[in-house]
Amino acid sequence: MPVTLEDIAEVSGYSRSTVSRVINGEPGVSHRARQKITDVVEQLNYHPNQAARGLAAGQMNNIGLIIPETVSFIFNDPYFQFLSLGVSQTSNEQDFSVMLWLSDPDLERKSINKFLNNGLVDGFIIASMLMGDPIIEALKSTPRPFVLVGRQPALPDASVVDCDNVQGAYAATQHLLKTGRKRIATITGSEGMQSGINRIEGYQKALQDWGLTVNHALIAKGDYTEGSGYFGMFQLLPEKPDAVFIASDNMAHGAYRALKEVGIRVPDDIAIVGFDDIPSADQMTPSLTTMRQPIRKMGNLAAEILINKINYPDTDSQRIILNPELVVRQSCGSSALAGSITLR
Amino acid sequence: MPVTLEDIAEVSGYSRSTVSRVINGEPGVSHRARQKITDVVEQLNYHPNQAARGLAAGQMNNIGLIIPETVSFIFNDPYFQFLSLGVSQTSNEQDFSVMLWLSDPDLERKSINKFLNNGLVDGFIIASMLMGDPIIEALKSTPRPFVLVGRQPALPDASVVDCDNVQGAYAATQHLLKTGRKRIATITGSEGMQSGINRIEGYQKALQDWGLTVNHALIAKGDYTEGSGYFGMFQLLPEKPDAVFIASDNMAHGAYRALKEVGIRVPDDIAIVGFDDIPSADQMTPSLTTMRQPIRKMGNLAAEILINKINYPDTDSQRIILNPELVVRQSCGSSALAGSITLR
DNA sequence: CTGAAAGCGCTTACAG
DNA sequence: CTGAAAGCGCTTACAG
Repeated sequence: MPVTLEDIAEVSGYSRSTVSRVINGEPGVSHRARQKITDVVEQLNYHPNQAARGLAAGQMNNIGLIIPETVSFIFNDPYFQFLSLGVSQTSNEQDFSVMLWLSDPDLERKSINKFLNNGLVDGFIIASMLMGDPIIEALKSTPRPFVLVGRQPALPDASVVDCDNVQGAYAATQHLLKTGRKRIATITGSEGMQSGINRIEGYQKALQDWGLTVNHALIAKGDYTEGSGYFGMFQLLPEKPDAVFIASDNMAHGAYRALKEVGIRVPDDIAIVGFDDIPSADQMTPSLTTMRQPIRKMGNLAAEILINKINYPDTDSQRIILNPELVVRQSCGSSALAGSITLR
Repeated sequence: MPVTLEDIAEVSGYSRSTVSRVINGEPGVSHRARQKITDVVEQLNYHPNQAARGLAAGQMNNIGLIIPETVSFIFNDPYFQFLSLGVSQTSNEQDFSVMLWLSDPDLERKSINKFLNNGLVDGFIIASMLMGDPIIEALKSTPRPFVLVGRQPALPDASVVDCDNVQGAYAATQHLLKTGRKRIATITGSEGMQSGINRIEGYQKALQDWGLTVNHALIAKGDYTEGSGYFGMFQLLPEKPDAVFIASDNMAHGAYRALKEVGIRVPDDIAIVGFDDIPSADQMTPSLTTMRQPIRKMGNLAAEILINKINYPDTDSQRIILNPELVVRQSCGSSALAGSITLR
């Protein structure tokens, strides 16, 4: 019972072909016809049926946003949200809709293939996944274009939007070195994720370039969760570090919690730099110095690249690597703002 | 070039009708035919085209998840994420996909109508919105079913999944009363949202039932943001409350921040109860006593009700109101766990 | 500039 | 139990 193209044709007195042209803003229609049809469309509140349109045109104007389970659980930070916002925003601007696929542990295998092949979606954006995620295999056999957010060694030729995690970790560590810290520890991100590995790499590189050797006792393994930041800090404490580069703000929360319990002061006794710049970073006490990762912008770019690839299939795959930005606050002890804040 | 029904028909030697029946698990097909067709489907890795299916059947098996802009920005808490997870989970179980619509300030009006009427989506779930949101008007004229997460006075007959905010605020406040607190203040949620209003109501009701009169100097207006919790607490301090019911955990973070700055101890000097039970509530120092709102479950239920309504349009609209649950931790001073934790 | 017709990949009575 | 045929609401050559 919704209004169809045919209804518009009938009421306006033009053929379906002409109506279709007007709807799609194609040239080669008389002003008179365009006017009349536009009026009728307005008047009858007509909205084209996207399923029919997609079937006929062979393109649905839908983007699939794939969020692997692991990611959505680990990042209880606004990662997911900001990414969705970015993807959604750009997609809407270009008249695309977005379909969401959050992986379910059990159905994963079956369900992802269905999502990739049900013809509803013209291309995909995949939020950073674990290395070895079964989704990778499914992706390898899709004929449809996709863009990864966060690079994936198993898919070296894919289009990617990422931030330069090596450079970011390098800059964070170097900032600590420049402010005079000597024993710089780190709590790492998940070893199962590319970003985790890259952030360790940047940390080590910065130390080496500064002429220091990497001390493995100063490296605590984390997995991006708050809890791993908490335990990681306790693991490091006996080594008496005077600074810690923590591979995510979320873990920094945990580390703060540990430091409070033992009464160690930030930044006086120990300087902290995080990674991500989640909203709460600014409200921690002391406020957290961190590397800002432009997640929303990464979502925008991923959508842009993907839609371009959908519209022009011959486009080469693209890799866009953004630089994270150092946001200096109080926790590193180098800010003008930095008073001497004691944690308890 | 993807495999079609016709391909399966040809290879298997049966007609499209029979193949269609097998695909859809309909009865009245010989075992022999079913077997053969299933094999071919498997072998050719066939996935039905959902657009074609939807067009023919008049149902797309898609759910639209609408997240108003305001909500996605205010709740930088995992609200959005957990809700999506719940909706997504239940939808997938029932063979539905979910389309995401995050409102964009500019395009809102135009874009929402398109989303509601493009024929891609059989029904909608709307995450709690502001009162007076333009989406409400659009919703009033949809022929398609929808379910609200969070009730909406302007849509009194709609299906709703909500938690009982009045009861929750009541229980939170009463808990403080029972533990002996006398001057109980509150920092309210957004006045523009039903939940905000209901939580004030529950707070007031609890005081009255306890024989106390409501003192407006003990009510600070918040809007669910961390910052409003921070300023709200400063506003309350001169009134010397011995307890505060804070209408969201996010605001409780802000309130903690304020209390640290002035050196007031929780729970010794002041008891705090929050609302939501976001993941970080457990990791605050002291850990936050709060009312747990089962957001993910609300997402599950919303999807369940909606899909049922899509499949059986004659179903009456349903209202499911869940009870939030008191989670006692340290900040209220009544837990066995509660040591005497001093904030600084 | 406009229209008649075929076709996108399915489902669904209808006949047998 | 199986198949031929119409139809879902569009787009897109093709002809004029």
